[in-house]
Amino acid sequence: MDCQFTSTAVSHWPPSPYLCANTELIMYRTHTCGELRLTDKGKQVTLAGWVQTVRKLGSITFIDLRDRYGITQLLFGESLNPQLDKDPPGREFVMQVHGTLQERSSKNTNIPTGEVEIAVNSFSILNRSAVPPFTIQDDTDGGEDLRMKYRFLDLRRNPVKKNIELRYAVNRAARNYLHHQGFMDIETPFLIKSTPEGARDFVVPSRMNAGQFYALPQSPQTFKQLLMVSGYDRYYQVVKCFRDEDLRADRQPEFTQIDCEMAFVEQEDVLQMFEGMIKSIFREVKGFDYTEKLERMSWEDAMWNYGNDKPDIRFGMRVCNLKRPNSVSPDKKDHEALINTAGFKVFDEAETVLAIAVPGCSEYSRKQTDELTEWVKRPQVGMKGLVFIKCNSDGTYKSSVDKFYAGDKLKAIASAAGANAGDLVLILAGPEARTRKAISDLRMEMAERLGLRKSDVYKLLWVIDFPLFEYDEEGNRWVARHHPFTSPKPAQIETMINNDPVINNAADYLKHPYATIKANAYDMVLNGNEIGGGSIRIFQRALQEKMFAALGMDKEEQLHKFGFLLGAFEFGAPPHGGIAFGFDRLCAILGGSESIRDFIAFPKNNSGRDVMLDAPSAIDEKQLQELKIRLTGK
RNA sequence: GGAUCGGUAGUUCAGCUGGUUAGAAUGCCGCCCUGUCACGGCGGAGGUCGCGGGUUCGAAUCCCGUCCGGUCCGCCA
Repeated sequence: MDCQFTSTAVSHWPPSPYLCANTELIMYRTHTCGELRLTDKGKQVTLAGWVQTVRKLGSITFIDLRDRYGITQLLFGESLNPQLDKDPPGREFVMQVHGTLQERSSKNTNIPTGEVEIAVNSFSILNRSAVPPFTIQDDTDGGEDLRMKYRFLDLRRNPVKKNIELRYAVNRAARNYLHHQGFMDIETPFLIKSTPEGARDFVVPSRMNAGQFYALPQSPQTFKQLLMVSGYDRYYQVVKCFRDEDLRADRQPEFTQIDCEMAFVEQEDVLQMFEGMIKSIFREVKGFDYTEKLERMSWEDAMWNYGNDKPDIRFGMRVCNLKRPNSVSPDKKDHEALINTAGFKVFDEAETVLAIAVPGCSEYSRKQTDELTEWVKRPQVGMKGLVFIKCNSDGTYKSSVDKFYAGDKLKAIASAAGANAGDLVLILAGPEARTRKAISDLRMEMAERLGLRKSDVYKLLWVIDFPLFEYDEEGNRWVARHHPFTSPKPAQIETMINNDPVINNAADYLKHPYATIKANAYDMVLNGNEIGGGSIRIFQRALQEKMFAALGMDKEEQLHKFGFLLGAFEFGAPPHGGIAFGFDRLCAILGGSESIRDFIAFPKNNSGRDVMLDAPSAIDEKQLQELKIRLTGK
């Protein structure tokens, strides 16, 4: 029989394995533990799986047999007791049973197979199991650490299995879409050259080239660009990438990207193509049509209105600038006049003053506002304090700075922040970058408390027009905001070519022409998370050299690090651009979770360790000698 | 590099203002049970309170150090 594989309908997947295989190969089972129903009544069947629970009731025994597909109840009658007593099956034993499918006399409506059971004729224990260190149940008693150590057992649990299945569904949806758009999956090497530009490289010593090291790719960036030069004008890869940086709940040292590149495209082509892909993924994986066109927002607007380059637009609470945060949008003024010359030192002396209006919270008690103040004073947020204005429903205003601002002034500030009666205006003041991050964090925190961040509501967004350069205060130099292969907006190429990158006066870096250059770069944002980012690339040698020079690389260094790319650009490089999606993170969000670890079969822990393998580990002296490596200790 | 929370039975946790025989639930073992499905009943075993040092007549409890884990800041082009 042919494989009953339906590529799009998630609900019909997975098919029964016996449908896919040559029936002569079926030795162990005729059916899975998830498929038998009342309509199969009377069939002689053979099942194989793991013992979920044993319920012994005197002379009869029930066993729930579990496999990947579900659970089927087994009924052992009195005649089998001698065998059961001799070698009693325990949790997670692997069993094979032969028997007759029959209707249960008391049914269980909670599971799909709850109307039937197997009246067992004979059985054998295929393998025993030690007592598992935690229960293999949906709500397990095992802690995170233990589950990671025994990840192969954790993966037997339903919630984890669902995540791994969802991951495969997303993978399949992306591949289907890209395949049908003519993209080719082409593998690129893992052992490459270290070019420490952004993140730290993972490094691999070479035995045959003693003293030399490969690096693992942080992304296949330059390879996919070379493939464009080679004429493979639509490339993709679901590919592991490696970054040796500190981890978070949503960051792993090795992670997976859906990496894509196209030739002969402009930004608009890329946005359209991958808007199509994400919608296709939503359709196939979540089963609903995301019909609306993706909203687009400039980086400047995102920073100005949300304090963040990946705003969650499922809710409002836009940031109101009560003073000018000059590095984002030097010319915007907004509501600068409202707080000036009031004699309130904190505002007068602050570089930036930002406000949000939290809907419906004007009734907050002293205890609650104090608690919020403590929240923003935590070291992670790092603000000195919090100013609030309560917009009472009777039209009056009550504020922590009543002393400095009269009622009409408070009213003006509140209305500038977009507050209505019944809202609570929260105001932070301080150094620009920190204050902007803090108001953004506070906005998310308040949304969380008000239940505005629903995991089953999805809002996609393109953030575009990123700055090409960022100023690095420590090094007093320009660094690439995206990466050094990103092209400037065509209209600004002249600005870049005609100006010297040198920054004479660090304090005035904003006045440097480079500060105004915008990139042909774009991020896709889902519910406040960056799920993908890309750009139109530089494809002319001269501009790429200028870019490298702007980042402080002299000719020699350019050739040493990226000579292969500069050389390739001399042989007919086509215009090209692309995007890479954070696959693990996308899966986590679609699965309604914060942590990407739940969606990786064998993840690393917070310190980059695999607690199951106990890796990384020391290596033999012999291995070190072969590699000509001597450890120096601490 | 920094902040913070945690580490007690196989597991999840309570106990922590110093003095108990260190508890509960669950799991495990034994006996009973013919319709369970988180089965139920009775009984039992199970602990170097992460590790090291200190304070004290006395430390799971207080202090210092250290290791391990979670979360966050820095970092992540």
